[in-house]
Amino acid sequence: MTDRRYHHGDLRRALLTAAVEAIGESGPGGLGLRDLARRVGVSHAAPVHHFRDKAGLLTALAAEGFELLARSLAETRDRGGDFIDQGVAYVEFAVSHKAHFEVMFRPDLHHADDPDLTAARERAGALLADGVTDEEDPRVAAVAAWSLVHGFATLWNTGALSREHDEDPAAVGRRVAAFLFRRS
Amino acid sequence: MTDRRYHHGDLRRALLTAAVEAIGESGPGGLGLRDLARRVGVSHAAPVHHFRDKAGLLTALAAEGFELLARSLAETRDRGGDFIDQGVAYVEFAVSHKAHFEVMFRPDLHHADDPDLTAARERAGALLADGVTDEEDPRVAAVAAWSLVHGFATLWNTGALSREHDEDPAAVGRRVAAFLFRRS
DNA sequence: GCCCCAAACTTGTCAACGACTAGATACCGC
DNA sequence: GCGGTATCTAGTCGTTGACAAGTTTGGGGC
Repeated sequence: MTDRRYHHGDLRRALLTAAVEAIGESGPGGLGLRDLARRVGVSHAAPVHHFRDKAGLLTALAAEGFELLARSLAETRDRGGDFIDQGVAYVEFAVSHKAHFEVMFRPDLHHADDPDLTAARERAGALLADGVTDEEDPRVAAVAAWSLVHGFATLWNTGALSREHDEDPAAVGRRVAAFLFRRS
Repeated sequence: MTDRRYHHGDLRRALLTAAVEAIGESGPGGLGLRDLARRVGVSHAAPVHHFRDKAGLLTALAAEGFELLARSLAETRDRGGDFIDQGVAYVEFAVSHKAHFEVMFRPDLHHADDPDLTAARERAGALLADGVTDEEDPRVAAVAAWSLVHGFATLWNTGALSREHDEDPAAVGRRVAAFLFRRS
């Protein structure tokens, strides 16, 4: 705390990580720019200079989230993973990056038309669609697959079904994802 | 507007419907107790008397939402609908009651352990689980089915996939739900 | 028919927030 | 080592949620 210099060094980065922490504690609604500034140890108006406003901060956070998701999906693909693995990667991302994931799909919280954000979102979306290879109806299959993993991740994160299944979310997610493409 | 008496008559009901309207305009984050009071034409502290605080109001709204959902699911069941119809009913509810649906699955916005809320939630949950009849693995099937329709509804409402499919959400939802229980 | 009490609502206030403005400070290219 | 600019601070405004205390109203007991 003694190294309180005028120039922080990388305030933008510090604010983003502090935001992740704060959201993890009290949700994106409880997030405050002033509280954030206090955590990092700067004045209450410092965040405004890096992100135009509160929504700007969350926009950056959402973009970073899609970035991370895309990276994770690309990794699984390069590792030779099939659709199920992609779905598990999606769920694992959502669970281990709750704050990012929550903000990513909340258009009312961020500037949804931000160029950086839309670019990152489309990148992740393309990877996601590529992961699904269904011969019959590829379009419906892609939407179904995305809906399934997204729904599972959301329900898990909100605590809607954790009471019955308090095992490893990735393991349960795998069984659920496999259910979609079973053959009987 | 001339009938501005001291006792409103049914302020609680009026506040809830006003809240639905306000959330529909600017999301649950943009909702304000004072703004709500202004819409209904009462003092800024009147809402506090009916719902303890902002979260209390949203708790009541969420409970009402689960109530409505349960009613809709029960109706489809009594009409002899199968799982697909139940899924469509779920999606239709989510789309036509955006405000309710949004608050229902946001534990950070309401008092999640409220007795009225949990009762309504469990009622809806039971109906939902009953709708799925799978001989192989009923538990996984139930979670998969719920995840699928919930994910689809969420993604649709947030505008994540409406660009490709701007048809009737119920119709698309039906195709997606049918995909889960196809036999090839 | 009246009185009184509890429920419903109002007015006033406080700390905290987001956004804005103007000013102070320090890094960096020249 | 100088100037310009990005970075950050300090101060302020309107608005919010929550709380406290007072006022009005309807209705049940007599």
